[in-house]
Amino acid sequence: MALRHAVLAALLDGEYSGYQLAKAFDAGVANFWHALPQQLYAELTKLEADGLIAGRQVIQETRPNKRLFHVTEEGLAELERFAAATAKPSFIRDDLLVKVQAVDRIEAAPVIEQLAARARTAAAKAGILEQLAARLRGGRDEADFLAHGTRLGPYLTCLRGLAFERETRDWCERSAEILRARYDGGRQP
Amino acid sequence: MALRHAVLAALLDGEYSGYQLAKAFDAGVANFWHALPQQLYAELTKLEADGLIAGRQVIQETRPNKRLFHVTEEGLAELERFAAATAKPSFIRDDLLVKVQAVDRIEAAPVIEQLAARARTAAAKAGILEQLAARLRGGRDEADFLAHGTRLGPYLTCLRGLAFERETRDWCERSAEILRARYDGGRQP
DNA sequence: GCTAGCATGTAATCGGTTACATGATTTT
DNA sequence: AAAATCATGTAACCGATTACATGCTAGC
Repeated sequence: MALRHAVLAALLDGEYSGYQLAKAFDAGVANFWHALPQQLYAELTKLEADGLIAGRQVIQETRPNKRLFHVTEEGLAELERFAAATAKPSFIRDDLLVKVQAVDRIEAAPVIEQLAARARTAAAKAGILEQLAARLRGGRDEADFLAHGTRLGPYLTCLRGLAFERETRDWCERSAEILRARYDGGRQP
Repeated sequence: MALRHAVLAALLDGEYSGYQLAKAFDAGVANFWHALPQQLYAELTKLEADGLIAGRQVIQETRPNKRLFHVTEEGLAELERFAAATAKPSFIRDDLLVKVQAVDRIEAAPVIEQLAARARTAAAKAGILEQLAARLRGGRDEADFLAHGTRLGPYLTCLRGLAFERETRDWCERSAEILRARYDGGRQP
């Protein structure tokens, strides 16, 4: 069970609708997990049926009605159990890496292009995460926040995402440059 | 189709049996993809049926017989097509991050322990990848290898893996320290 | 008038994980 | 004598992706 606990963790910071959660789990701002809207709606239904979250209907005049969810005590207990169990290792699985692995046996140009594109999206995500980190710190400097701030968790996962995106950007840029120097849009000899 | 192309890319460097591939795709040394033995045996069967790889039986006296596979021209063409198609973005999905996200609402001690454990495995993987990088360079210095070496692909994915593992180690160590300073094995106030 | 955003889902499929199964040889 | 290594699979299940579906409001 995977998404389940990610949703519980996301709901710790307040009430969210499926739609709001979907936005958070989508786009680069998903620091610690990723999921599509359909998955989230399904998972919210199951979590509510299991009593781990509870929802309340919010009637809106000008917008469709929505349901806002929060974690119940049972839900918190479930998170607690999950966090105490040993985590399974995580793996890299990335199409782009497969392409780079093969790059000197196939046409290099499209791979170089994709590396450049990935570098750009990683840089953009890094920018967003920098802003998120600043917002989470809320004016304090980092040392102060780490010593006295509430909710270190989201800040730490944000730092992780930030480091990851910067790393991705740097590696993509460097790799693209190296490959350009070797193959310059052409093919392997 | 995902694993398919990872297997093709892995087979570019020579002939491998399912068993040998499984070792490469398992353990930390899977620079660019991860898969379990069962998946690999199934995928090899399909790839052979589709004519993208070909295998030859090797009869062994003291060991069970095995089949060694290599990529066919059709297989290479398929990789080519795959590499030219735009890559889908990759996402972080890590149990440990979910736990850290929730850390100040639940018992911190087990999370800190798991961060420390993850730091250790990441450090170990980094060590293995450093050795792999040195082996791929084969005595030359990096600039020389990047300019004149064959098979840049595996080296670049290795560098990526190395940077990722170091990053993971550093983040885990730092986060564990920060959390220890705050909660020191105890619970959130 | 058209596009983007709010809000929520169902159904089919695919890819990955878990569990189970076998059997010989080499190393501890 | 026990454990690890070589070598190859089958079957059931679960989680994630893709495709499809609906309908109203705000802004360009």
